Amino acid sequence: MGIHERKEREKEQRREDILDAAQRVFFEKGLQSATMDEIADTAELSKGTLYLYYSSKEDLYLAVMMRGMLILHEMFKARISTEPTTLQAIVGIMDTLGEFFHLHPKYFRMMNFLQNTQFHSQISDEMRESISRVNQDIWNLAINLFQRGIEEGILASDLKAGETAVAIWSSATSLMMRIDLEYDMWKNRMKIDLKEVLRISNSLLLDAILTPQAKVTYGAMFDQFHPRVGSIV
Amino acid sequence: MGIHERKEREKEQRREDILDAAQRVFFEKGLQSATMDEIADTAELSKGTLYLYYSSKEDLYLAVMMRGMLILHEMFKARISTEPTTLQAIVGIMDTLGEFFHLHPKYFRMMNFLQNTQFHSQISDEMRESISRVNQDIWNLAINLFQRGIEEGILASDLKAGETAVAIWSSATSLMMRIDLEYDMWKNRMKIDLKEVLRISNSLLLDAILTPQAKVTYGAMFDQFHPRVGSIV
Amino acid sequence: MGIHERKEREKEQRREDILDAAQRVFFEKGLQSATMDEIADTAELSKGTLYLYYSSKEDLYLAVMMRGMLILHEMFKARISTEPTTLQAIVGIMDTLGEFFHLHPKYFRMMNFLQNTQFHSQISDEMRESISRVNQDIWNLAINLFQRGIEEGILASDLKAGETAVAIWSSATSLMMRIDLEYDMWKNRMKIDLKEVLRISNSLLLDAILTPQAKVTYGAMFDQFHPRVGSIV
Amino acid sequence: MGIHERKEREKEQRREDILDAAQRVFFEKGLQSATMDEIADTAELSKGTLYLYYSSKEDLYLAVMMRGMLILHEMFKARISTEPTTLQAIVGIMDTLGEFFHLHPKYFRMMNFLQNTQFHSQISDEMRESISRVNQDIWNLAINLFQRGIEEGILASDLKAGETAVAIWSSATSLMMRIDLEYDMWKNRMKIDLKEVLRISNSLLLDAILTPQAKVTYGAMFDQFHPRVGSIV
DNA sequence: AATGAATGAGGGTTCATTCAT
DNA sequence: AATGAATGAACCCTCATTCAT
Repeated sequence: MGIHERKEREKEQRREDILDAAQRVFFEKGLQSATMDEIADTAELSKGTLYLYYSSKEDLYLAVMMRGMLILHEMFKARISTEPTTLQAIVGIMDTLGEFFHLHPKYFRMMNFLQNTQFHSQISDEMRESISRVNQDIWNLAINLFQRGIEEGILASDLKAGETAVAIWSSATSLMMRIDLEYDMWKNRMKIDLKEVLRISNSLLLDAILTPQAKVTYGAMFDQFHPRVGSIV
Repeated sequence: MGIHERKEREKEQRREDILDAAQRVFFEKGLQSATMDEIADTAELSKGTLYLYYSSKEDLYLAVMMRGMLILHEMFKARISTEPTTLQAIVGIMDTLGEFFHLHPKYFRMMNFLQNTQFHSQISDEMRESISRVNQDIWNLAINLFQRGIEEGILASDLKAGETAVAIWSSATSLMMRIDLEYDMWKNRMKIDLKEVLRISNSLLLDAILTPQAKVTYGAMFDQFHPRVGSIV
Repeated sequence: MGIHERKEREKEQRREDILDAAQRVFFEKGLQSATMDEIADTAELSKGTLYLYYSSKEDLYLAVMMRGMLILHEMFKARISTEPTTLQAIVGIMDTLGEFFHLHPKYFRMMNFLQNTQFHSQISDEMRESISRVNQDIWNLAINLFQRGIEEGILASDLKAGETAVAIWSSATSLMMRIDLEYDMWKNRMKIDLKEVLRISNSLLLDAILTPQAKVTYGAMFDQFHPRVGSIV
Repeated sequence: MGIHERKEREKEQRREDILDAAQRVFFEKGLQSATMDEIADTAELSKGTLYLYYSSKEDLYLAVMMRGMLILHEMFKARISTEPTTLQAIVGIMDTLGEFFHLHPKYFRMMNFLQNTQFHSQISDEMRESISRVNQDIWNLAINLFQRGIEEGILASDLKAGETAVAIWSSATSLMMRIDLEYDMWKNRMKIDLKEVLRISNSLLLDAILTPQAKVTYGAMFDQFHPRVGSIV
């Protein structure tokens, strides 16, 4: 049985090795330009072996992306559990999203690139299921937090938790994508600093959803970290 | 010279014909799945001829996209010049963006898809230049309007026109993209109506940037059209 | 030695198990579309084990086919030993061939498919030898029977037993193959019923090889079963 | 217009060149082992060009096979129109089939190999249609001839033209296939000369279908060419 | 004896682009 | 100006077989 476990570990390790290689290639080339040949070369394995562990190029891509999603999930959970108050938690996960983008821009790009892509071959059901579940988990984290905010009177009572969360999330991620791809262009051509835009956007939205009471109660604290919201250095 | 001019006109006409064909194909298939063969067939021209007028598939794609940008530009100009007040103009262009998405979803998709794609071949300098110029024009329209709003005391004095415009624009377009691609998924899986999210997002941001004075002054009018902001049905 | 024998029995059993699995897969998929993976899965054994018992995919295929040959051999022997007269035996084995096709169409197909295939890898000598021997046995059965028919004055004296047997056999099997693969096509497109063609063909050939004397002597009996020759329902 | 015609001719010529190359490769390797790479090399063209003229490997294979069918069709037509009597024509096409096999064994093999193969990709409708039409034409030739024979009292009145034709055709082709693939084996192992079997088979069947009257009327002539039926040396 | 992970050599097909006419 | 035939570089995936354990 020791043998069996060791085998199991090695197999898992091999899966990880392949994923490492795929990640390197996808990070550099993107889904389309990456080739299974290059991934195999990078992994120092034969192409056939890749297909022993992942059913298709797309599956492999999603498996890499999944790593990013799990990281983000962990970061969210950690931040939420750390912040002492709901308000701080709300501001905290907005900040955490920026932090994730800052620390893992490639994962961030993969996760957002996904939107516009139609995959050719069938993605394995396990993978689809996994992605879906983690996605759900992340959203639930955010939505529940916002719900708590509403119930605690921190967020305007006429807000809906889910809708508000999506609005804020979309706004922030779309700006991060722009930062990722167009930062210099905006800086040079329009004299606009997209990172500042992100901070502004976050501030505006936060300002719009917080109750007056919340702003008063948490006044000092709010002023203190407000500038940091969405900071991505 | 009559001859020369006729030739010139015919040439321009041919460019348009090709663009019409490309548009039909790109609208239906997207950049990747569209083939030059199909575009040539649709245009009832030879593949070689396509390359006489456009230097690459990507160039052709961008030329089609440019049409969308010009339409949006016109819609913006028309709306701004129509609205009697600056405040109405500001709300108006936010509304116009939604209208554009509603009327020309395919152009909208192309314009936003662009972001995530790395083009293989070199895009011709002319095309890059054209795109850039129209893009600039559109942004200037919005930024100038916002600047006017700030100067007139309609928008908070500590706002920067460009940054604010980008924040609002990004927020709105990112939600429209989601509506375009994921509306049903959010509706079914999360019970969230993205169109409502868009309305909410617009309202929140508008609420956050308008001065109290503006809200009072334009109270009645504001209440009236406010709900329509971002309407895209 | 009890141990040795048990081991021997188990080994033989394992060979049969593998063959069962291979048969199921080959029956369903054919030689080309069948994969060793699927056979291994079906046998609930590892792929490597397959190669411990059979040297190649082709060998495995032939081993399955061999089962069909053995069945046919048994059916022939049984029929010949059952029929009271040589004439009845001759008609009997023609009928038995049709019966075999009816009862074991998959074996039949495998046996005849063989002809048109060039095998890639080397077939093991044992297999080649086995096939050859059974094949020989079957043919000897038929040829001896026909020889007896000639000697008894049932078949025309100028016939050669082997040649006649091959002629009849080929004719019948080729029509059965057509029935197997093209029955509907002939029925629909040419309004020709291949099963009737088979009956006709058998009748014609039988009519051509029997001596007038045989026809008279065995008149009543002949009339009786003649219509059944080649019947495959 | 001279230009157009020349182009047309060249295009047709290119189609033929490709077909020549494909024929050489398919003749040598068979459908499965042949590769598009090798065909392209043989044709001294790029692989892509092959697909400009033929939609798939299978289509190419069938186009080569079609050549054989057309040759056989012509040989049949020529023979039938040449023979002075219906009886001679009937014997003639049986002989012609043997001749075709002798002159074009590779085409013969391709045509018969077809039976056992299921094609993967879709065959172009044109090709399927062409094959079907020529096939039909050939069969009609034979069936009409047999029908004429029945009406003229040369063939037994209780025969059906189509059924009889198929019986004779199947019998002959199956033996030719054996000759093609197993001649030496039968010669060495069973001391049976398959070519003689073919002659015998033809004789037996002919004997069985001709009316007594036909045998008398055409006695001398019949005796003369009878031995030649099916000669394939 | 049995495993099952690893191999690696293809193989058919697509398509943007070119260029001689 | 227009053609359209030709190119050729890729690319994903399969699978019989091997071999260390």
